[in-house]
Order: sequence, then C-alpha cells, then structure tokens
Amino acid sequence: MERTVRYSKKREAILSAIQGTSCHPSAEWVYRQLKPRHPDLSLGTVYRNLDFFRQRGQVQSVGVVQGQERFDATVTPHSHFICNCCGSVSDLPGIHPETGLEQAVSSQYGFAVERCKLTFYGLCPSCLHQDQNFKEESSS
Amino acid sequence: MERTVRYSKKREAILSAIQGTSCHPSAEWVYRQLKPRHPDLSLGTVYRNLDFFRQRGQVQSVGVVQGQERFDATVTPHSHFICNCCGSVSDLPGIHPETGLEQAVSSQYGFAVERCKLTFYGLCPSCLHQDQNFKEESSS
DNA sequence: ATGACTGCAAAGACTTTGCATCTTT
DNA sequence: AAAGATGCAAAGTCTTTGCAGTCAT
Repeated sequence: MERTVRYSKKREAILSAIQGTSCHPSAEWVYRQLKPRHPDLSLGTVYRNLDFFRQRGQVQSVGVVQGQERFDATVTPHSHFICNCCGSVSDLPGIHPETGLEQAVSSQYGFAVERCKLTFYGLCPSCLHQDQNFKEESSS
Repeated sequence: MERTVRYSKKREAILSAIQGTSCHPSAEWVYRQLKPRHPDLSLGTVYRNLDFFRQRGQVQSVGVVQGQERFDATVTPHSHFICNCCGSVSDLPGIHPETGLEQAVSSQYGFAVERCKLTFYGLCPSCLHQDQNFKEESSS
C-alpha cells in the first residue's frame, strides 16, 4: 500500500527554499532561512522533509561538505565545484563526464550504475584572492 | 618553524592497514583491524593519523558513505563506485573524466582546481542479486 | 475520524579535543 | 630534556527518532 502524501505548508516552504537558492544549502541553512516566517519550524522537520524529497527524486545530495550534507534542487545532470576553504558549492553547467562512462562501468565491472557525480575541488575566486593577500603580507 | 615528525609504531601500522586493503576503509575499520595486535590503540589516534596522512597527501578521502568517511591510500587519479545498498567502495581503474575538464573549469569559471572526483553510485553485483531474489520471493 | 505531519527533546552516530602520560630523538 | 604521539574520556556536531499533539483529507 502506498502512503498517502498530504499537503503541508512547511514542506512547501522547505522545497521552495532549496529551489530558490543556488547555494546548495544544508539543513541548517534551510532552517535558519525559514525560521523568521515559520517561528514554530523545527530542525527535525527540515531533516525529515529533505529526506522525503530525496527519496522522491525532487532533491539530490551534493555530498557532505565540512561536516554538513548539502542539497541541490537541480536534478538534471551537472557537475559541482566545492571550495576547500569556505565550503561554497557551485554548479558547473556545461561540464559533464564523457557520455558512455556509466555504460563502461556497467559492462566492465558488472555494477548497476544509477547515478554519477563529477565534483571539482579547489579554491573559489574569493578565497583565492584572500590566500594571495595573506601570502603577500607574510612575505613582507 | 616546521614541525618535526617522529616515528611511531601505531602510525606505521595505520598506514599499512590502509595500504594493505582495497576496501577503502573507515576509521572504525582501521581501528578494529589493528586492535588485536595493538590492544592499547585508541580510536582518537586513528582519527588523528588519518588526518595527518591526508594533510601530507599520503591518503585521500573517498567521501562520506553511510555516515562514515572512507579513505584511500591510492592517490593517483582514478574513479570509484559506491554501492547504495551495502556501502562498499570499489576502484574503477581505466575510468577517467575527460582530460582537459579541470582546465575548462578553471578558465570558464575562475576556480583554482586542485582535485577532481568522479564517483558512480548504484548496486554492486552482490546487492543486485539479493535485490532480484527478494523481488522474486515477494511476487510469488 | 484517520493517518500524515510536526515540535520538542532525547538519543544516536561519528569525530574532535584537552590533558596527563609515554616515546622518540 | 624537549617535543611529538598516544590513551582516555569528555565534549562537540550533525542527524535521527519516539511520542504526543496538530492538521489535511
């Protein structure tokens, strides 16, 4: 028996919050974002709904960044860049793994591939500049 | 002033444990593996050394799988497959993202790319079979 | 009314850390 | 002797969960 899904104002707000930002938020971020307008929102509800959305494929996980899981409402294939310094997550439209790789993994290794993540790590422009400024200061 | 690094039996054992397995272990796994021969080993030491090795580039993180961070002593570029069911991590030698992608990310987006991870998700052969068996049972 | 959804707070799981002690050099 | 490494246990974070109350259908 399938579970009946009911409407909920909080759930709607949570999904909107994720869809309305490009920051690939954590549960905490969503909570803080909505708390002012939904004073009785609880963090548990945010977690429960993030899980709900993920199971239904409305949201996907970008992975754990600096200890917190980050979410993405864009479920069409695209890659990410994650800054090792500030933890910001950015989309990289136009950057894709070679087509046929999933197929190659299946046939060569016998795995049933469902999904593929391509993620780049390094420094974002902002952290890069700060890093350079710091180097200049300390060398003087 | 650079910090002096001293020899330690435990540290050596921890690195050997990671290098000697292809299971991409978690801290817990390393701890359990070494505990019999090193009865006074502590989990904190395992964590501290994993971090030590990562900072020196002797070990890299595969990411967080089912709540636990997993490590890899192979630091040459290669991809991974992660089973969504049992959490096993496998190397995929021969599967690489297109060369030039890092360069493209740098020039198109202005990020200073340091590293790139290509990870596939799905079911490993073993879990795939169990899944099929389960379906057969429940349909009968 | 039924059962889905939520708030709250406690519990859980993993990881980090402070401090006294032990080791390496 | 100096400073790094460790054991132990406490603390810290993030996430999950049980239960009673609330809300949608």
